[in-house]
Amino acid sequence: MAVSMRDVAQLAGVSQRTVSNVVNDYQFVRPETRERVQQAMETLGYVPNAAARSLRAGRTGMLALVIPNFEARYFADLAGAVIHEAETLGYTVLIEVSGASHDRELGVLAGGRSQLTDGAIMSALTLQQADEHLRRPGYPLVLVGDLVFEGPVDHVGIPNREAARTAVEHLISVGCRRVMLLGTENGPTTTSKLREQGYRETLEAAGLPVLPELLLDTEWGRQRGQDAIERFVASDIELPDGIFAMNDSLALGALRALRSAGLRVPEDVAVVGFDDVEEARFASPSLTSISPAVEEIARTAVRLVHEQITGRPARTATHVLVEYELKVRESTARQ
Amino acid sequence: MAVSMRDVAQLAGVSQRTVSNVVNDYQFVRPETRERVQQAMETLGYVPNAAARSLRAGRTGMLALVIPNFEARYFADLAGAVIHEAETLGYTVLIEVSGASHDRELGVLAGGRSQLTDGAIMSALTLQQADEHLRRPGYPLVLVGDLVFEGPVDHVGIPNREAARTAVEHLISVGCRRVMLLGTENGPTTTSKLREQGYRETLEAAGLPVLPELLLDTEWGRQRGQDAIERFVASDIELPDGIFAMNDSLALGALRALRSAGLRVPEDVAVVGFDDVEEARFASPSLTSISPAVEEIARTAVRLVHEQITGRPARTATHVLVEYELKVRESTARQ
DNA sequence: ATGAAAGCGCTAACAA
DNA sequence: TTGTTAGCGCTTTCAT
Repeated sequence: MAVSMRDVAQLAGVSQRTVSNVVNDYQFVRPETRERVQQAMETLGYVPNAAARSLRAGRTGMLALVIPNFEARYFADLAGAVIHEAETLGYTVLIEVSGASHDRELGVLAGGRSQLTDGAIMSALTLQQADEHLRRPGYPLVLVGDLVFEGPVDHVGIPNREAARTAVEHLISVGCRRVMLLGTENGPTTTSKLREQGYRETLEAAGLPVLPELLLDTEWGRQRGQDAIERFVASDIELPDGIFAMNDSLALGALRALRSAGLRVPEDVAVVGFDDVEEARFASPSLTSISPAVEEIARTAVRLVHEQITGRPARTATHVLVEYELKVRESTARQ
Repeated sequence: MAVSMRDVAQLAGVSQRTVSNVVNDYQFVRPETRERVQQAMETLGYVPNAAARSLRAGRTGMLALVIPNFEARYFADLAGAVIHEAETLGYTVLIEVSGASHDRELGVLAGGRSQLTDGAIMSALTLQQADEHLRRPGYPLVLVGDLVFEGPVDHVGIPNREAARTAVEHLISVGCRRVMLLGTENGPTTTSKLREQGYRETLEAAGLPVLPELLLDTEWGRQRGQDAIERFVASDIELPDGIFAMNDSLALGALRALRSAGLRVPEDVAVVGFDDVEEARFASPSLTSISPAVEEIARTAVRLVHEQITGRPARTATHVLVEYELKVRESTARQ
């Protein structure tokens, strides 16, 4: 068995209480006593037992972050930012990868394995309104990305519709008249729905038709994007002169397919992505993309869980939409 | 206060022991009793308290993973793989980002905040032999990547020297005679030293001179790689006909710099990277790279901590070097 | 198949 | 300023 406070107290000839005081930097401990206790801790190699402390204090100092996967660079970025922000408030982050599985997302909701966390930040993909009652009562939760519950949940997201509108307006402004939407129908998420709405609205506002053959269903992966565009090019449908991809992976895949088909970007086809992952800057041509301020999303989310953890429980739900920005790069630089 | 086992026991009219049995799927519980207890748990919304369980059991079911950062895609990949592997053994992973700071790496060694973990997997960058005595005794630790301690520590890495040799041999085999090494002197790590050794050995074995002007010092970032090559091209030193970059970020940066300088890859300069991150496959030209089998590294590391956690403490240290593979792609496809 | 009860290591209320 | 002590919620040994 590891050495406990009792052992230290015994060796130092003080009470457990005093040891606790020293460990927790309690003000009123006589320097000589403190010295003696520290000496004893050193000798014994004492390390406080966090489980016991948590049990007693009712807090663990840990936050759960639930993301669908690690492959999409966006989630790795989000994780990095959340870890960084959490640290400034003294939390450690425990990451759970849901694999976009409904069961596993439910598991978190119900308090599953992350039992050791004081709260969770969750990027849910498959949760439904109907799942809300499974939410463990009193367990601080912040949703990031899609807003899957109508009920009172803190949420931080980005204005998907507006952002999509900005992207498509940009394509039109550089002369595109036949704009493709790449990545519709990606599972049961509302994200794609919102972005599609933005796309439709913009075309309509510009007096352009929404052509069903330019709405390409694909999962949001790079290879998928590449495949979809390759198939499209091989078909005899007239090519688009602009592509709005639902995320950067799709866009980067598209870039590659277009190039290998001998099409020039942006001269023949202009491309806009979404997420502004690091690679977008370095791709060639570099990719115009919607940049969603991951740091701010992380900061806000962490702040919100922290408020729930420390604050009065009966707070009303907060919804935050963070800024976004269109980064114009080579993939749309024409005229 | 949350509902505890006692409450459930009371409502179900059984003892705490029985509730515990139900929760832990103990075999010998009468179906009707089990039913009644589950009913009570449902009604009360009972959730087991993990802190108490950990305190009692002496294990938390969590592993710490310490990585220098999240920006380098390699570490994100590693994290993903570790999380996946850990899960199969029932662990949850807590990620700590050290920022390559010596203090923070020491903190982990000493048992710092990750007190709640049963063991740690660590990709240490700044640890020194001298730090070893700070290691918390009995705390399971596996080093990944560089081997920083001489002492008895489990370690899983890749044969850096051999891999570097393979890379440079490949460059020579496609006709390179003036091979640059990009990314020497990257902090106090032994990784770069080993790869440099491999580089030198190979040149010598091929009867080629090791030219100091072809050893480029840079940090291992993309922008850094790009800048370094741009500077080199702008200088009046004769250009290399092959580049071995210490990692893919550097290589991808180099690719970009070469292209904007009007040089063709692989015709004018062939390029090999290290790590085989996803992007290497999708870059254009796609990047030849050393692929270090991250999954296997992760699997091995997790297996080793697990053995330490469950096994007899006096096991001797294990050192594992996992396989690597040279993925030949467009960036060296000449002849 | 189930009950009673002893702690795991720590914090904090109460005393002194 | 420090000592004493009651639990936090759970697992598990010993009974029954």
